[in-house]
Amino acid sequence: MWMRIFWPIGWPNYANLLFLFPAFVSIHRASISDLAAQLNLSVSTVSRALSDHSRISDATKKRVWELARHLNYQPNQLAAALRKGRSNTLGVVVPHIDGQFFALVVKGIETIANQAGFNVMICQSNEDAAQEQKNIETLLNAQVDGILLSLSLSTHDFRHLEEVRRREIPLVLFDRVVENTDVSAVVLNDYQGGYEAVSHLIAEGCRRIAHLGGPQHLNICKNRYQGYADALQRHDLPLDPLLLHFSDLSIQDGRQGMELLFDQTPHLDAVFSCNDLALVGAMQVVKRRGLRIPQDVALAGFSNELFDSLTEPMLTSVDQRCEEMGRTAVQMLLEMIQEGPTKVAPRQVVLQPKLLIRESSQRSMLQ
Amino acid sequence: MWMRIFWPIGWPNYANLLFLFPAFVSIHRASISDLAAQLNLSVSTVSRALSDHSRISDATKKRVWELARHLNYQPNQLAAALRKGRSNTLGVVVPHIDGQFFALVVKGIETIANQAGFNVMICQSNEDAAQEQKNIETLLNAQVDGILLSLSLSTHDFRHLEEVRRREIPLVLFDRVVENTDVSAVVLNDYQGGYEAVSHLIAEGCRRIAHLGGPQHLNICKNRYQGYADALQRHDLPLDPLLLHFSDLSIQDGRQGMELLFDQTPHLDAVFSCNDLALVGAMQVVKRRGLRIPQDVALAGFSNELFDSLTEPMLTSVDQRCEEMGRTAVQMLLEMIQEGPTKVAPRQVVLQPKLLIRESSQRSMLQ
DNA sequence: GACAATTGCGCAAACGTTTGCACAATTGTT
DNA sequence: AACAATTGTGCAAACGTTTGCGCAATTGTC
Repeated sequence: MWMRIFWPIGWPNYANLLFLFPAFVSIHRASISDLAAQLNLSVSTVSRALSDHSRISDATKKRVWELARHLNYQPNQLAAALRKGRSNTLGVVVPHIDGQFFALVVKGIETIANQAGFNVMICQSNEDAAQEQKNIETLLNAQVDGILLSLSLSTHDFRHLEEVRRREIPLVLFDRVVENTDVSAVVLNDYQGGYEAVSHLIAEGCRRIAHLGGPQHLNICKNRYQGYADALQRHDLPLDPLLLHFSDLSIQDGRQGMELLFDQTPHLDAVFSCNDLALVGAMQVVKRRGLRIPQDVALAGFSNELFDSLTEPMLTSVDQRCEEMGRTAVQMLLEMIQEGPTKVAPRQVVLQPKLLIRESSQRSMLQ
Repeated sequence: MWMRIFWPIGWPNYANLLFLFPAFVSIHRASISDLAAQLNLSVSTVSRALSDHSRISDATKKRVWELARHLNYQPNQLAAALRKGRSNTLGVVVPHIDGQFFALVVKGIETIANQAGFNVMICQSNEDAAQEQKNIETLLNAQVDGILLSLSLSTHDFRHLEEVRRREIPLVLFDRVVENTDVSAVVLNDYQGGYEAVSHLIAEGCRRIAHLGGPQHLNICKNRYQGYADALQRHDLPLDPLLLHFSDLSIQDGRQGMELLFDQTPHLDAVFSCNDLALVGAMQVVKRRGLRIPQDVALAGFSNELFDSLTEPMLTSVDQRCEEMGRTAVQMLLEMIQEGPTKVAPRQVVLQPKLLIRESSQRSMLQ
């Protein structure tokens, strides 16, 4: 047995006492028709008054707003969404949120989205293509107004993206993207990052620089590798296959890779890793072999993870402008949502990386 | 100008080609009434068939399912939510998601929630009470079916929780909770964790054990401190105020705290920190002073952060059963949602911590 | 063969908004 | 004074489901 109680304006507001009787009284959330009934207005007028429509008199608006405040009226977003065909919700798919990078990107996304009055639904693909596809479906079913996506390691085909396009849901990729496509995206200049990091190692006197690379179908890994290769070439150093090792870049992968590289090329004098996790693995191996960092082997990585300043020595790394990436990605998405899906020409924003030089690569200062 | 095109069963399915003409054709998502029209059934019958209602004949069900598959019918969750008064969405509020702990809890939550067919909306309070309140409002407005909450550092009053109760939205707190209340919660036995860590330090021969503590209005910090204090007492060691330092436990706080403690009590021989971030700060100061870890000063912390195994020495820490916490919290919430908000008696689940002993505290092996 | 129970389906209302259209009252224009 | 434009409001349909109730046809029971 439920009671719905009208609470005329002017009566004292006991609402905050009602939690004392949770078992007896259920507060029915005031709806527009409640307001309308109490004010002797029609639902449509109230609705328009609430949205500050120009054809409603100031007097009426005032009455409506007052009662709305008094009854603590909160619009039913679901109803509005159903009617308008827009849910005011954005969907985000990231490979994972442990680890500094995506956590910060998500923070940037949330900040801006909330400011713009949007809710955010976050999904993790756990680096799994199938899960990523499921995530996308979930978001589409939840009727999100737009989707932000960073691809999982194992994503090779992009049919789920076609589905998004078919439904005309705005989509912005970030960081790990599909290249050469007309989907909007915001990425880091990974090539530049790799190039700068390796040039720095060369400037510090390194000549045999190994590379721990990631899956080459991922734009970020490919471009970082390309930056590595070009930096070598630019400084007339050979690109030696024996100095290369590709993996999924876990810490364990880093350890294994480093062992292998040492076996192949005992006299290497630096490592540039595609991420910091693998770099830490490599660091452990270097230490275990009794070599000094950076004197014998200099190290540089990518991502500027939190732990980079906590290891010994502290690790040189390329910063990825995480929050900025999140913010610009969501801004692009909001623009697409407002302008209509087909109005905005797809564009790619490229952010500039920033090399953070720390102990693990600063040889020159020691000699 | 929109076209809605019926696509009779049996016709070839060109849907995946349509993305070629995004400008001309907009695929109207098939709705129940589309199915009904094509099958010469009523909407209600189709609806019931889709949900496998017992009063619908198998033959009809089969026809419906087939066409649904063929048209790639996806139910409109918003409409269903509106009608049923349930959105199939859960809300989560965490202080932040950078850092291992909450990221893993969230992962646990997502896994279970998705399995149960629920969407998840994640909000960050950024350790700010006002933001936390806003988050709760946002979630309530989005009509979530239940809320999972871990309090921010600066949350002192709990009126926003009363609002949740008033609306009869199931609520489960986790980790950082309001104690002595009838709200369901799942927490770690922080007391036990503190007690074990400090007992371990004592067993390793430490006698003047300092404590880096957090805000004492937070249950977790208070209990960890209590565990520390009781372990000392149990082993007949004095509780010396000069060995205590309380802060917000940032890495910077850890550094400052450690400096202060050293100034007050130069001959301390161990530190138990309420979290690992502050412990790392402390570690840096210990090293800077030229003292050996663990021989001169042993270290133990709380949270088992990723970087604990990457520092040198590796840090002893109490593991918090992150994913398990997320999973049980969301399970409790789902139960409350299914059974009805007032049916389930509030209960508190306490998880047992696990002390992970690493180099930073293993004195006995060295001597 | 009369009646009850079961099976299979449709009607229509409801959830809480938004919005095109209509209409009356007021104001402005000549 | 006649007409147009503007202002303020209401009616009703629509968004896509779910669900209580009703009704006919079928099946089962004695």
